Amino acid sequence: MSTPDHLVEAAQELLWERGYVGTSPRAIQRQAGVGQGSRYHHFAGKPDLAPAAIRRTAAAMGAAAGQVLGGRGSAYDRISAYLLRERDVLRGCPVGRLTMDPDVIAGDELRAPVDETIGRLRGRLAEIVQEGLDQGEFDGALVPDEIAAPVVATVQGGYVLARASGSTATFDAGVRGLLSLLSPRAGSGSAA
Amino acid sequence: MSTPDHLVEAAQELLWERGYVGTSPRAIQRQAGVGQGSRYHHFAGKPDLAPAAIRRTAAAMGAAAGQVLGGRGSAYDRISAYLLRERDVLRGCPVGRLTMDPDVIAGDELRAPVDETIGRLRGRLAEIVQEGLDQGEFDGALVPDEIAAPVVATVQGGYVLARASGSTATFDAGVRGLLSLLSPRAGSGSAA
DNA sequence: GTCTATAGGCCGATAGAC
DNA sequence: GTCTATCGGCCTATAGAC
Repeated sequence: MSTPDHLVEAAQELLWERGYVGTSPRAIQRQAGVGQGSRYHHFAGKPDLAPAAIRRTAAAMGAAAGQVLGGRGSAYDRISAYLLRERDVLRGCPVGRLTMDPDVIAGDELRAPVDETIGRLRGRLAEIVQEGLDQGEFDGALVPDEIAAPVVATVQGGYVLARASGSTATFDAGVRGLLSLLSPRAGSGSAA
Repeated sequence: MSTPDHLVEAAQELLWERGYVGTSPRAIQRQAGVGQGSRYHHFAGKPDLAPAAIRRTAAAMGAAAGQVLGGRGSAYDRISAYLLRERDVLRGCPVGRLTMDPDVIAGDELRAPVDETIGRLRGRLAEIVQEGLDQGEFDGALVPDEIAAPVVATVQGGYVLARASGSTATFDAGVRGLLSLLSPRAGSGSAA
C-alpha cells in the first residue's frame, strides 16, 4: 500500500475513535508511521486529509449496508439482516459519529459524504418497506420513509445506549424491540 | 448567580456544542467572562469542571423527561408526549452526545451520570410500556425493556439523521414512524 | 477572589537539506 | 519523496501581585 493510503487509513481510524476535533494531523502521521515531510507532500493539511478519509469510510459503509440489504428474502428478512448485521457496537458508527462534530456539520465538504451515505441507506430501506407493503407483508398504514427512519435511528441511537452503559446489551435490546414492532406476526399485516 | 455557576453553565454550553475533547478550559472561562485566576480558584482543572457540568446537564435532562413521562394519559399518550416533546433537534442531545467522546467513555466519573440518566429514562419508559400491556393497550408479545430501547434510540439516532441532513425533517419522520408502529390501532393489540 | 505573567507542551505549517 | 529544524499559536497549569 502506498504512503497516501497509509495516511488515509490512519485518519479513518482516528476519526472513528476521536472524531474530527479530537484528531490532530500529527497523530495521523504518527499512527501511519510516516514523517512530517511525507505527510505534507501528499496532503495540504487536515482539511485536505479528512475529506479523503471520510469519503473512503462512507463508501465502505454504504457498500456493506447495500450488500446486506440486497439479499433475496422477504422485506422483513432483509431489514432484520441489516439490524442484526455484525457490528463493533461499542466503537459506534464511523459515519454517524461524525455528525456530533461541529466542524463536520459546519461545512458541506465534510458533511456531504456523511449525509449521502445515511440518505442512501434510508432510501434503500424505504424501498424495501415499500416492497413489503406491496406484498401485504406490513400494515398498509405504514409509510416507507417513516419506517426507514426509525430503523436507521435505532441503530445509530443504539450505539449511544451501548456506549453509555458500556455494554452491547442495550443495543441488542433496541434491535429486538424494533423487530418485534415490525414483525408481520405482531402487526395487523396481511391478516388484517 | 455566583462565579462557579457561571463557569459550570459555560462548560455545559461548550460540552453540548463541541464535546469533551473539543472543549478547552480556556474557552470555558472566555465564555463565562471570567479570568484565569478566578477559574483556577474555583476548579482544579478540566477534570474537575467537566463532571460538575455533566452532572448538572444530566439532572436537568432527567427532570425534563420525568415530567413529560409523569403525565396522566394512556401509555401510548405518554410515550408519544416524550417523542414529540419540543427539542432543539439540530443541536442534538446534550447528554447522549457525550457518549461519542472517548474521554467520557474511558472513565467512570464522566460516564456514570450519562449512563444513569439514560438508564433511568429507559427504565421509566419500560414501566409505562408495562402499564400499557396491563391495560391491553399493546400487543402482549411486546417486551417492555425491548420497546423502551428503540424509543430512546429513535430519539438519539434521530439527532444523527437530522444533523447529517441539516434538517429536522428526518428526526420527525423517525418519531412519526415509530409512533405508527406503536399505535394501538396498528398493532394487533387488545383486539387480537 | 481575581488579576497578570510566565513556564512548558503540543499543535499546524513552512523551510531547506538530502 | 522524505527527512529534520524551526516559527508562531494556543493550550494547561502555576506563581505571585493586588
